[in-house]
Amino acid sequence: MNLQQLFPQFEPELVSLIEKNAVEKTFQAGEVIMRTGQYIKSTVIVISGRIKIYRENDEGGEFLVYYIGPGEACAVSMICAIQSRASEIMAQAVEETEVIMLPIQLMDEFMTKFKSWTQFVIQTYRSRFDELLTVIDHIAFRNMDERLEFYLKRFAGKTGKKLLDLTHQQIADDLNSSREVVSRLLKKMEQIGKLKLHRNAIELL
Amino acid sequence: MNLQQLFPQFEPELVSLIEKNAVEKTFQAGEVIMRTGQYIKSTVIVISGRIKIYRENDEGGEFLVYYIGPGEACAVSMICAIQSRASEIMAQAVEETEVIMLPIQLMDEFMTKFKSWTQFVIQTYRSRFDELLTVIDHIAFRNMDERLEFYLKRFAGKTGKKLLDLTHQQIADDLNSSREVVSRLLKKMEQIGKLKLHRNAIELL
DNA sequence: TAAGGCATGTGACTGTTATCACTGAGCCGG
DNA sequence: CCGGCTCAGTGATAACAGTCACATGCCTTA
Repeated sequence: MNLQQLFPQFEPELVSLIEKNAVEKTFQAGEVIMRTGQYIKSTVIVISGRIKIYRENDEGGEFLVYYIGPGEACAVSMICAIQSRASEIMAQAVEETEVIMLPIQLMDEFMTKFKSWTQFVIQTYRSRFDELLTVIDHIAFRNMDERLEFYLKRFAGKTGKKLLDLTHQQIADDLNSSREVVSRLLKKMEQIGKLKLHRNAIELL
Repeated sequence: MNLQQLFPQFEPELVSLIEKNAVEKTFQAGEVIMRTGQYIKSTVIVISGRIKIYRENDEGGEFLVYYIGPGEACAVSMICAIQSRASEIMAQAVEETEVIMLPIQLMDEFMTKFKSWTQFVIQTYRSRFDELLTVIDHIAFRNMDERLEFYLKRFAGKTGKKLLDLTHQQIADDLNSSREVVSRLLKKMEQIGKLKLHRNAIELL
């Protein structure tokens, strides 16, 4: 782990303070990092890998909100940590993911001492806020076909690959829909030449 | 307008700097304050009255995101102002509303000088972030009847009155639904004794 | 290579919401 | 008090998405 490299804008002193105090932790693919109702006492920052943030409702429905990648922090964990409130979302490692966890007191302390840290916190809120607005836009105005297309593009964008390792069931879960609906829509998209379907994978064209 | 009273946590020096530099403005009920695609150069803070923040799509659909009341700032305007980017939302005065508009440079300057200002900015992001998550929850998991009930309660909560001055059409717009649907659901709620319908108004029981 | 498991395909049906068309009820100005 | 306006109520129908039931097909592993 090279923190300074991941966060070139941080003062060296801040980096060494983080290195000294933060807890490193590695999660396996599929492992749940944070769950609804759990109290959060630390801010989570991703070093490598990827985390997905999603909501879960009482009836077992899921809904993907967004992903967090290297160099990004979990805005929800910041909010919950500071207000010492139960989290209202789930966080799960999508692949093997290395994170550092920063106790809440440190977060406050850094904020008063390091301008770069304050900037980082604000920037984190900002970009997540934007993503939330986009998500709202999609579920409020778009039909399933458009949402599916957006979902696939976003997934492709994060991984940078054209071949997406996804089952229809996974997609359905993320969109809070059902497998059959996703299957049918994907088939339609295949017919109009937008993609090609494989077992356990989807190839964007 | 008494700024210090509305923001007791602000240092007197900060308050006087705001008073000296900010532009005061009053909007009439229904007046649009910010529209999609417009470039924002100032942060908006509400002194009195109420603003609604909503999204609009190409086909004329609307979707209410949340309200902003006295002592609250528009998180979207902060984000857009700082990134000098076009706003992606609409803001409209619900009633006669007095606001102050703070040029972006000042916002940055205050951030470096006044801790209370930084706290205020972060707190603004935080509470709005939370509201966005709640909104996502509702459109992702809830049916129209539950969303309608939530909408009415939120409206009542903001105004503090049991008699809501609302037409079915207004509600339908805010929920991105249609008047007929709202009418039917309201009728059902009236039948089970949750409310009483009047012309141009709804009385919660 | 047979068996079982998981991923996918598909038809039939249901429920919710949107849309259309029309009616009626309250309100306001001339 | 009449005409016109806005707001509200209601039935019929359509579109979209979710559910159920079952078929098919591919892959693993014993």
